[in-house]
Amino acid sequence: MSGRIVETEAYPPGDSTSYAFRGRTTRNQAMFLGKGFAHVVFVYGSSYMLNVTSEEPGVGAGILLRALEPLEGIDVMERLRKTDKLRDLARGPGRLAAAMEIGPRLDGVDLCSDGPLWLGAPVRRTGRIGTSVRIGISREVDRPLRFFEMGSRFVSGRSTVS
DNA sequence: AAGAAGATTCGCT
DNA sequence: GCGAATCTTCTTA
Repeated sequence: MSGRIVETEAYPPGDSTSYAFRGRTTRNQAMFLGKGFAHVVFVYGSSYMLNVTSEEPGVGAGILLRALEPLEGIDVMERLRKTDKLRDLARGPGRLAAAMEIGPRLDGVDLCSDGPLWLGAPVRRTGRIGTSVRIGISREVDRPLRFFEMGSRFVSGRSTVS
């Protein structure tokens, strides 16, 4: 399975909404591995989400992948997500993880080398990138740390700049 | 020890 | 649009 990343959110060092904010725990330890690793976290008792770590080893930070434009393995994603609506397969962080069968076994995987999950090169030119506040948080609400491909129908939430 | 909130999703109105 | 489901973590008693 593969997809284009069309929406992300940053959770930088020192951000009080980051799972890494209060220091290393079993749940967030992968966020401290260094750049380019997977951090898989279980939220709301029902969903997994995928972060890409983004700082030096020992510093907890990550980029949340919020939405994909499905490219390959769409039939597999449809089975995993129990829907055949292309637009809904990976629109939202929990859906993205479910569509790609991303679970706790992938926590800590190096996304920049061979393995079960990795980051590849762009398959086509990226569109204009919009910026907005992050979705679903109640603190640090004014930080413009959400980024999305403008005009993409695979983006979750509002596709407007704020 | 108990309660509330949370980087969500789904089903119903 | 709204509330429930569901569980881990943090806060308060």
